[in-house]
Amino acid sequence: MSSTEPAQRLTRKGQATRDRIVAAAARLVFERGVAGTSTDDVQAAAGVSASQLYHYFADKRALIRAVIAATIDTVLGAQMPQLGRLDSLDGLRAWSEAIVDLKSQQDYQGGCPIGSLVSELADDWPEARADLADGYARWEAAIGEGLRAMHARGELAVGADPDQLALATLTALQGGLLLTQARHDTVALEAVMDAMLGHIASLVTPGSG
Amino acid sequence: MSSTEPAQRLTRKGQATRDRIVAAAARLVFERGVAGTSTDDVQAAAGVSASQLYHYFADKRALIRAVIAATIDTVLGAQMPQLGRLDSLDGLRAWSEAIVDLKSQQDYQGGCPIGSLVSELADDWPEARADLADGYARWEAAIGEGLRAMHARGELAVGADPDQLALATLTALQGGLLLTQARHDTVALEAVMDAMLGHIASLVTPGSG
DNA sequence: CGAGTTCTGGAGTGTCAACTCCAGAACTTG
DNA sequence: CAAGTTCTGGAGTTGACACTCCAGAACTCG
Repeated sequence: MSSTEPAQRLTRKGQATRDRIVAAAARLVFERGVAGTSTDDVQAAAGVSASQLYHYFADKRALIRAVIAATIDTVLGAQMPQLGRLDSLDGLRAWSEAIVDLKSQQDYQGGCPIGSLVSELADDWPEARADLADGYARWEAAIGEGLRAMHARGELAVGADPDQLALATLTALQGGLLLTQARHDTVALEAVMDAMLGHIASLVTPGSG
Repeated sequence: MSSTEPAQRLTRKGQATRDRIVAAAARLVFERGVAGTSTDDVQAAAGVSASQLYHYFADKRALIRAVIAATIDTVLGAQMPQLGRLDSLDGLRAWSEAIVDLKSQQDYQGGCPIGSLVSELADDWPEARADLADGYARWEAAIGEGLRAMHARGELAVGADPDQLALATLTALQGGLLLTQARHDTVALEAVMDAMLGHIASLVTPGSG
């Protein structure tokens, strides 16, 4: 990921240890935020010593960079089943419902892992902000792919801009996840996704879908 | 605001000192987050000593509770000119544009002060989460007032639910502010507000507005 | 098998954060 | 003005946190 690491050689076992550290750190950071996660906490959760952690990462910031990359991959990966089928209203609705269900299972905690990192890090860490913005760009592109397919098939009004709709949909989703965290329910998330998908539906050409 | 303070007597000067502390803390918290703001920082910014800070607040959490209340009042207060006139499409557009302009002036930094606090505090501090959810409820109600007025005047389709639209609009705005912080531009914010206001416009009964 | 590299345990260091204590100054009120 | 309360300065305490050091174990590769 175009980072600053000197890319040292890693033994198979070393790679496993490093992965274990990142996975443990990512889980803790999602639960408590970056500032709320100490390197001691990560060591305990990953079952490693301080020297191990600092063998693989120059400092806490380097670890958090790795956590950011892992988090983005996890978030996008978790949606893959749904994310590839966003080229119809039914597909969009199924995707939206899957996210609502997931948040209910998570007791409405945590918001979007990417969004939480943005909120904590973006202002005073430009590199982290750029990594996270890239993650959003990948997400937006995946949504845009489905909408562009609909548009190309003539199912969306010619005047509609599928890329702009994709960005708006992702943005609405982010707001919905934040309000879910604040309200401890999915009412706002459902309301905003209903509105966005309703808006898209109003752009569907009659007779298609 | 329905808090746990014993409500001691405050001298006029004492009140001024307390206000100075809260104002300084609120500014720092907006810039650096709660975890990134030390009580020493607040003391320096407010020009007070440690004993003063702890004379007015039992601990840091009590101070942050006060910061939350002040932040909500500031955010809602700052929009008052626009927030009272959301009973027309033009009013909604003016409000949206004012927020876009504000974020440009702020160099796309900071997101929504309320949203940032939600992201940092909601999961592990129930009282703070409830305070912030109340803030959102006040905001939502202000938007709903305008939309309900339009609905009552027959300018919105009878089937439209102004309260649900208000919640969706606030939620979309929150997502837009988060993406503004991530992307360092207002493209996503404008896209999602365009979509939401376009959706509302499609519910306006022909011949009105 | 043996030399060179990677990996790990454990104990330690310096800094900074939240919070405390107390005595005296400033203010309020009768 | 006097008694009582509120307010303030300054120095101190305690704990947590990021990070370091070094010696030895484990691993790789010819």
